[in-house]
Amino acid sequence: MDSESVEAPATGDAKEPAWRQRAVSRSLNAARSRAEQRVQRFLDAAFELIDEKGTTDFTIQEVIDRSKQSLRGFYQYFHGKDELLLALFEDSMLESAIDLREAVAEETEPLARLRACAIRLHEWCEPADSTRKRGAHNRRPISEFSVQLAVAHPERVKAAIEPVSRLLLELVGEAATAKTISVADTRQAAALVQQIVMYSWFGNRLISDPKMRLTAEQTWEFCLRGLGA
Amino acid sequence: MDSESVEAPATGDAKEPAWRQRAVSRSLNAARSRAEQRVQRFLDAAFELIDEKGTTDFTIQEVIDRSKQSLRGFYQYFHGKDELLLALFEDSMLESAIDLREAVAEETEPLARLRACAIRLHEWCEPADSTRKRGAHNRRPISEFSVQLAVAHPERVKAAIEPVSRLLLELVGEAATAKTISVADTRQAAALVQQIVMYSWFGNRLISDPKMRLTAEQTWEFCLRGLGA
DNA sequence: TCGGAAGTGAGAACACCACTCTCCCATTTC
DNA sequence: GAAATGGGAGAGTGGTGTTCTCACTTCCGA
Repeated sequence: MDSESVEAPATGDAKEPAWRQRAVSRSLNAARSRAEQRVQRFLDAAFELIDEKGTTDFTIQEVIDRSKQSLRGFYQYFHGKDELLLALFEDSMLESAIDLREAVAEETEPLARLRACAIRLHEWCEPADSTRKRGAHNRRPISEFSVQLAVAHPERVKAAIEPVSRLLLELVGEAATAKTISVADTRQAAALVQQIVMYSWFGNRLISDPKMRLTAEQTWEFCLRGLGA
Repeated sequence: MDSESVEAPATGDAKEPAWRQRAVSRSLNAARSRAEQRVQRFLDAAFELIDEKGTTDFTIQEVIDRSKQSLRGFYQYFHGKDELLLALFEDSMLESAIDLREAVAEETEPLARLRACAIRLHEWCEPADSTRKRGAHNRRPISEFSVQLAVAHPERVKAAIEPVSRLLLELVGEAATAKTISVADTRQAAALVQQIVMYSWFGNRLISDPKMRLTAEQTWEFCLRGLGA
C-alpha cells in the first residue's frame, strides 16, 4: 500500500478495462491471452461465490479452490483481496454502462433518455430478484461493498464508475441544452443524480416496512424536480 | 450472532439511549452508576483513538490499554467491536439531534427551519476542520464506518439515526402542512432528504477536484427543488 | 468476623484470514 | 540436454477479534 504508481499501459488498446491492463501488464512478456484467461477464472470463481453466499465475505482460499488455481497465482495477478473486489466492481459498472446505453438508445427525447438511464441504473444498483435477469450475477453484495471501497480507494472507485458517470453527464448535458431542465452546473447535477439513484438502496436499508421503501420511480421523481424540470 | 433478542428495558427511563440500557442491564443488580462510568470510559478511549488516528481502525487492545480496563470487562459490556462502534454512532447521532434542534429553534418559518436543519446536518456528517468545534470529536471516521454498520446491522443503525429522522420528519411535515413544499408522502420525502444530506460526503469522495465538491448549500438547493418548493 | 458469591484484572489461548515464502515439478528455450 | 522461467501445493507468519482460565478483590449477609 505504499507508492503504488499506476503503470502506464503503453501497449493497451483503449477499449480494454483499466484494471485488466494493470493486472495483465505484470506478465506482459508471457502470452497475454493466457494471463487474461487466468484472471477471468479468478473473477468467475469470485462471482460464483458471491452469488452463492450473497455476500463478499468469501476467503481467498475459497477463490483458489473454486478456480482450481494457486494462491501464488492469485497474488501474481491481484495485489490483494481489495483489488479483486475492485475488479469485480469495475466489471459490473462496465456491463451496466453498456446496458444503460441500450436502454437510453430506445428513447429520443432528452428527458426521457435521462429518465430511462436513471430507472435502469436504479434497477442495477438495487437488484430485486424479480428484475434480475436469469443467469446474471447478483450485484447487490458488490454494491454494498463498493461503499467500503469508496472509503479506502476513492480514486479507484471513481475510475470504475466513470463509464456510468460519463453517460449521466452526457444525458444531463443534453437535457440542459434542450432547456428541459435548468441546472446551474451540469457536473454537479449529474453527480447528485448519480449518488441518489445509485445509493438509494442504502437509505432503503434503513426502512423496515417494505411498502415504504423508495422505488425507482419515486427516486426519479425527486431527482426530476431537483433538476428543475 | 445467534438469536440475540433485544432485552426489554423494563425499568429504563425513556430518555436513556437504548444501547446504554442494553449494555448496563446485564449488571443491573450491581451499582448502576459504576457500570455506566465503566462503559463511558470505553467510549471515551475509543473516541480519543479515533481522533488521533482519524479512522476506526483501532484495536480492542488499544481501547483496553487506553481505558485502563480489562479485555474481559470490555466483552462484559459490549458483545463485540461492532457494538462499540454502534454505541459511538448512536452517541454521535444523539448529540447531533440536540444540536440540530437548537439550530432549528432559531428559525420560525417552516422552510427556514427545514433548511437550517439540512445545512447543519450536512456539517455534522461532513465535518470540515474549519467548522468543527474545538474539543469536539472527529465524526468523519464514524460517519464512514456507519455505512458498513448499516449493511451489517440495519435495524440498529436505523434506531440510532431515529432522533435525526424524527426531527426531519417533523420539519418536512410542518413545511408540507404550511404548503411551502408539495410532496406526496412526507415520510419518503424526509427519508430522501436525510439520505442526500447525510451521505453527500460519500459522493464527494468520488470527486477529485475540491472546487467541484458539493457544498451544504448546493445539496440543500437540490433537495429544495426536489421537495417541490 | 467469617465465608461465599459475584466482580474484576491480567493475559494466555484460540480462530480466522489475508498474505508471504519455500520447495518442487513441468514446460519452454537455447 | 541443461538452464531458466512459470506455476502448483501448501506450510508458515502476523495481526486481530473473541473466548477462556485463574487468581485476586470487593461486597454482603450470617
